[in-house]
Amino acid sequence: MTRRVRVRFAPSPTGPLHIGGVRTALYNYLFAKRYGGDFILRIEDTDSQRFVPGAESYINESLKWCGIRIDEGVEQGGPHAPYRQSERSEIYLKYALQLVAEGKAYYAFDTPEELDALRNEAEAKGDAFTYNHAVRGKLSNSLALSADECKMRMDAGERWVIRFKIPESVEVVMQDAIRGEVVVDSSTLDDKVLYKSADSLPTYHLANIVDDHLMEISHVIRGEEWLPSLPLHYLLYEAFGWSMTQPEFAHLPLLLKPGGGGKLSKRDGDKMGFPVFPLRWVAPGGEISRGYREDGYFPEAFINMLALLGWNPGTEQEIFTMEELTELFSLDRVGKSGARFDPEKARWFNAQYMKTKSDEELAAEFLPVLREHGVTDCCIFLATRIVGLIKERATFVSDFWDLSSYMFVAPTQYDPKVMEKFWKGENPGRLAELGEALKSVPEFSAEVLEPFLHEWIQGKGYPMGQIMNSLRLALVGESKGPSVAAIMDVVGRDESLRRIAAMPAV
RNA sequence: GGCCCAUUCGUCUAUCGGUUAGGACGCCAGAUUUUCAUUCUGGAAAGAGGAGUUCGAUUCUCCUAUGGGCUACCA
Repeated sequence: MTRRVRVRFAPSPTGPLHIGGVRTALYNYLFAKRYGGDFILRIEDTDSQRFVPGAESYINESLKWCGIRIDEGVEQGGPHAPYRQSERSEIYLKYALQLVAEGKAYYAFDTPEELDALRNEAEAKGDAFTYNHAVRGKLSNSLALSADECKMRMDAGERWVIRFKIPESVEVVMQDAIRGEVVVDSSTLDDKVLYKSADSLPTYHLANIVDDHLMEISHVIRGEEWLPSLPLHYLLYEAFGWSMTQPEFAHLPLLLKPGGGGKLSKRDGDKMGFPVFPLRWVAPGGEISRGYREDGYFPEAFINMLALLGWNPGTEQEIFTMEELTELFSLDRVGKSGARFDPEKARWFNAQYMKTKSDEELAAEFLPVLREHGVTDCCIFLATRIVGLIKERATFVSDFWDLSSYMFVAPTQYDPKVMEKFWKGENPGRLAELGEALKSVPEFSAEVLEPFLHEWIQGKGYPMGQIMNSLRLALVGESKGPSVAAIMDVVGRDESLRRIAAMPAV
């Protein structure tokens, strides 16, 4: 049986997406496109307590920036709309009720306080409280209470939940596309809450299974943190009689903190020294977290880096376009173990993409940076020229200013180490002599200056390194940058001579 | 504590019983260059430990250790 590939990315809008979430979305997208299927964005906002304003639009904007196109979702609509679970609330109750009617689920009236007390009590004895086959007959639920009593409580407006009645001692045998067969004894599971009357909303588990079924999801690709609830989900599909059409599952290895010590989390913010979010995020409280976009990462580089964190094509190629990724991606080449995030490698990817960008495109991004530094008279052509000279030294567009400020403003100080090395002996006198000679160069272009400098220095019999470095020192103030001929070309004859003349006396 | 998952250079990884265990990032050295960077060449660097299975294990099985996840009326 082959069916249309339909995957979903189903985040909850409890904050910004972090890079682990983006990677999950990416793998879902790549998988869908690889097999000509659909990528669906479903918003799982069944926790009314944790809803964060702005999170949903953040998710949309992030995916858009990454180049992940949504086929069906809240904004795009689709045959299974609505795609926001809070707008589907009336759907879920009847499924929960169906399980109750079939004896596969039951009402429970235990209050959060009562449950907390039971947990504390168990913890004091060194073990954990589990709402399961061993204790459900002794608690406040429709299994232990009479039908009349239950009805009375409900009529009185008492709050209730519907819990799934986990079958006892069943071997749940599951298939995971990445890990193979996983077997769990159902007796170790607890009777999870499926629906809560307090807000008339389902919990994740019910909503997830019902929606995946209704939306004809073929493959569930999600983080490994969901693996422990896979047996519950298998049992739920079985209880509904949907086992034959249940999706295939793939649990992705987690993204770990660079230094170890657990999975990357939203709370890490940018405390780790690198962004954990794709886009800048301003929390409702005003706290700001950095984003890859604002830090100057190209979305292609960001995506490329994430794609290789947990997956590889088995070749030695490392740079991929989104198109190449959609042609090559497969779940059986996804690794099994967690991947520590490496900020250094992320930078390397960006530098790689920097080289592939056209000077014009980069110059357009450079102009606003120049204006911030008070350079308002730089035209796009000059900016393009300068970018071409410096981009191989840059990782981010934001590096451009530091790499080229001397093109716009004369050095105000000189690197002491370079001064010590070159601004001594005959050099100052010879540089002044060179300044004189430069006045009569017919054309002040890199093409003319390059051979002129060599011939003049050689003709005088001066040491090349000494003179060239002294000249660079006068022009730049330190020992960096492209060829001095190119710098003089950009700066111009008058300014070049001025900088030579401005050198301090020894 | 219980349940589950994982374990190859510092990091990301290749290897699908027989390899001098390969690549990339980072690091070090050299070459190129008037400087820095780029680029190129070279180098250091790995199968957690212990039992099995096998003619032969990084690869299969088990145990231990370590790392991680889950254990909510959160997702």
